Amino acid sequence: MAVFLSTFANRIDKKGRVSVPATFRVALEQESSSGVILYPSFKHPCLEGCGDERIEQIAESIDALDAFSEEAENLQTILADSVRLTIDGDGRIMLPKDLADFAGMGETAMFVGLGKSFQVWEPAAFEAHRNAARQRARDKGATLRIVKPTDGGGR
Amino acid sequence: MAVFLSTFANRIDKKGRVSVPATFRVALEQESSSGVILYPSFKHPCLEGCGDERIEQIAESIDALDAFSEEAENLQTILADSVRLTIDGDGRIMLPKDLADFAGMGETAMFVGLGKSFQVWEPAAFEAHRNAARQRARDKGATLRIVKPTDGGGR
DNA sequence: TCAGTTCCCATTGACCCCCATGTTAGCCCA
DNA sequence: TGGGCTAACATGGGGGTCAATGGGAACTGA
Repeated sequence: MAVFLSTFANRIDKKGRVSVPATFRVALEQESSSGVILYPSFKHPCLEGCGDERIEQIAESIDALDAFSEEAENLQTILADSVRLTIDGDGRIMLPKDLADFAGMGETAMFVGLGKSFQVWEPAAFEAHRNAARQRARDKGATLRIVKPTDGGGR
Repeated sequence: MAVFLSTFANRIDKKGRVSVPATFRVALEQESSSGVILYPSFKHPCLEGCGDERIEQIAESIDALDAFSEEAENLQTILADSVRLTIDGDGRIMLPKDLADFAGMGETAMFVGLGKSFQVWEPAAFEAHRNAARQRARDKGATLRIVKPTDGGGR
């Protein structure tokens, strides 16, 4: 399975276009995603990104909740705020202005790989976030239990 | 599977016509829907919208309740108040005046994607609703258990 | 006849595709 | 090991296409 790894800083041009890192595009293609889904994060001033498969899972999961329940409504804002962006022939997307503003992005967008998904940050904000996360991990002595693959490891 | 994503603000012209967002039309076509179903929400001052497939699901779900129960009767009003609108050659629908009034819509309609269905709001009312939902999601630390795909992962 | 509605066409502007350029990193060969 | 070549990626700009929107004309039913 392909995962989103490392971080890349790409320029936002005058038209609002940004290159999606090549390795991220490969990961997206592997889940047969014809575009990118972006939505504002609940927790941080950044954008969450993923492919079609993941957003469809989210939609299914919300649908499994009681329709009209408050919980469903809260989560539906993810879908309402989501944008599906097509990747053009040069591997770029058009970053909508409201999303760029939400994350405070000016000329540069940082693509941050998170494994199954990724985030897009304004560079300085990400730097601060990364330092804080590292500090917490040091303080609390983060540990991780590796789970075994449930299937054959995916296609 | 196609999902309704993002929000779009479209103008209502003097004749009461509104463009259905192009991506919504694609989603409707994928469920081979011959039009759009709209009905007033019973929770909010907005309209609920969906395609044929979805309204059939709703009808079945209501049918599964005890006949003549109060709950069934309440929900049946959804079906009674529903309107089926045809999409014209330019991708527009004629918004009935009573529905527009119910949602307090003047010259702009906001189409809000919710995954399997969507809503139509008056812009300012939606803004308030969105902020409230986001705040609740943040406060309660909204989490979502992703349901595993039941089929082969779609298409 | 009149009002409401549907079809058709024109305009505008945003977005998408294509091409060109520069830069970096990897590779081959001496 | 170092130099040069090449391919892949990021970036900038121009033009074509499609979606949204407004208005007119034909059609239908009251």
